[in-house]
Amino acid sequence: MPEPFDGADASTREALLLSAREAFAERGFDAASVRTITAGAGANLGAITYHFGSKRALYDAVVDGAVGPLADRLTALIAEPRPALERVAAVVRTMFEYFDAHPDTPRLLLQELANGRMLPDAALRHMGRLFAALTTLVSEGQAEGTMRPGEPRLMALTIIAHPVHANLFRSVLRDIAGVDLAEAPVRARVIANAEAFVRGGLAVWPEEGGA
Amino acid sequence: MPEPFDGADASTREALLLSAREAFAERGFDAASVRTITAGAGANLGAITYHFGSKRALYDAVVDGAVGPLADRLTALIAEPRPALERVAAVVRTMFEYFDAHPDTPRLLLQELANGRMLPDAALRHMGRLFAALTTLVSEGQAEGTMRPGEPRLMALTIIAHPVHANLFRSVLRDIAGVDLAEAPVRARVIANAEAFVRGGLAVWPEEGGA
DNA sequence: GGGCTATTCATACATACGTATGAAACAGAG
DNA sequence: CTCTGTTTCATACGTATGTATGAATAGCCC
Repeated sequence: MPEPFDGADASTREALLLSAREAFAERGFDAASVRTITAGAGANLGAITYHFGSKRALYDAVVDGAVGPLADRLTALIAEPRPALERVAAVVRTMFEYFDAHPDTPRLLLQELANGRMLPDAALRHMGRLFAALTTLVSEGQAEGTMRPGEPRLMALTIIAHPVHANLFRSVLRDIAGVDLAEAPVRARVIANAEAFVRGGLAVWPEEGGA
Repeated sequence: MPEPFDGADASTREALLLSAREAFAERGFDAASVRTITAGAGANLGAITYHFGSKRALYDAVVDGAVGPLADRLTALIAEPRPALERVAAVVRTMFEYFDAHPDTPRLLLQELANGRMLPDAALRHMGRLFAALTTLVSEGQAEGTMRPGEPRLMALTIIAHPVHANLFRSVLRDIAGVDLAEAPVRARVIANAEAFVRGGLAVWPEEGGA
């Protein structure tokens, strides 16, 4: 159960968002009860209804607040004037770093997917623009002659698959493979490996020449 | 809601497993109610308690039945005497094919992960032996001189990340990227891209020579 | 065909849930 | 100080859930 937040500096609304994010990521939408969330926020049982209208609306706000900043950072990074493969590696690294700072994000994202429900509209829009940026990035890399030919949409997908997967399977990795992403040196090696993997998977092979 | 199965040829126990697998994958553990599952199996409300003891035990059996066969097929494939990179590509292809035949498997797998709960022991064991086989496969590839250096455990992880990710984000891919894995030609191109990606990400680069 | 075990069935129970309601407390303006 | 709009609070309601219970039924060996 989340620790009650101090009601003095944080408004009830913010405290609810914080507590809800923790609870949803920890236990899923269904299992995270309104009572747990409000208690964790040090707020009254009715606070969610008052401030957000419903539990679902609160969830949408939480997911939006988790995915939006990540998509912002990544799209900004992709827009930088650097070689495409460097930007790809930076995307991978940034995703790992973001997930490390906010370990609840991948779980938050995947819960509704795993449950077969639709993601909140806002989250879908964030993912849509991120995906579009990645696709453009791949096209630019192909135009540069540094990325192998192939459908940019499909290749864009490969860029984010590994970071998401690794962070999602965090606990399984630790228990089964003995790879603990919480340890900084381990995480550094995982990130380095992921970068090398994605570069290798997308780059033009030397023997295949420029185009 | 699942369609009731014929109670004649299928035992109640099997019908429960089938209906539960569908319901759990469709709606998640919490949202799939005992009443929905038993109705879908054409069985009585008490059937789950009688045959499995509890809803959770039924879930464990379902997950075990979903992950076990996949791990079996993959480990058998990995044991074949072929070049490592070919076996890696075969693993990727087989995972896509399995997920195509059983689209509920990745969701089933990831639900509890996403919820931060522990996977059933049986599922963890299956994943453990699959992971061990993949790690060995990478080591063999490195010994062959066909795979780049790096930690086999981390590289093994990259092999399965993309298939799992692609199949998990199936609906998002369709809605956002216009990539529908249900269409056979699209799926073929996705698989080909995934194979190329994983090969490129794991292989030794020509300029880097043999060792 | 009688008796036994395995299974199915209808129903009851306690509990946890999300939301609604209306009163209370509060803050700020005039 | 009083009024007004906002926010908090305790509580109630209806519903859905997983499981327990004990009677009814079916299959089967001897």
